Amino acid sequence: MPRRLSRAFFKRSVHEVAPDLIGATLLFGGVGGRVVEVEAYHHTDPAAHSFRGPTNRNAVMFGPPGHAYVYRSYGIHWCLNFVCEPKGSASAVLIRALEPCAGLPVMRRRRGVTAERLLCSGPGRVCEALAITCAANGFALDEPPFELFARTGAAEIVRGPRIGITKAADRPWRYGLKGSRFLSKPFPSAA
DNA sequence: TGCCCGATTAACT
DNA sequence: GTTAATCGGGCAA
Repeated sequence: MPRRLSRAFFKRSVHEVAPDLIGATLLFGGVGGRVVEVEAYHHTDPAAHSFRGPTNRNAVMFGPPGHAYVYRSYGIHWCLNFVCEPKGSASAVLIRALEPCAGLPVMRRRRGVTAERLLCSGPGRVCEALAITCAANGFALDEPPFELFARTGAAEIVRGPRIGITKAADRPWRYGLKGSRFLSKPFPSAA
């Protein structure tokens, strides 16, 4: 039986939490899968929403770790983040892709596609498949409807530049499960 | 108040 | 490869 992730799991640097999340299991209302891709956002990072200080939107990032920060992207999609580090450091990990494990029929209906590969490979897709919206903003990650389980066994982790941003785009703070078919984009081949 | 832009996706050519 | 969809934050006026 996998170990449940406690709130304390997130009370560390995003650069420790992010790779540790790869292979963990994320469920929302019983629907979800294994985390195969994340990105770290540190408050000193120009690409982070918290970089310019607290606002209505990013208020959760400035709160305690172990909570969900959900924001609207491009006016259309929702993106899910996990708040990390001691309270007030305003750093978070973006969940970019899952390997679907639980509730596949529900996810197919919500996404309007049947291909397993396309259900959760992308931050907007993850939220649509799991029905995560701003209503989940600020939810604790160790309480329903969230359920998080630690990775069992070892995982081969790859690292690379982040995707879809223009500021500090070269920081290699994207983490993925090596060889997974469910990544939103392939990582640059290991040199 | 108004304008520009973004941690995206899918449907085009 | 290109582009539309669509909303809230940040910045200028």
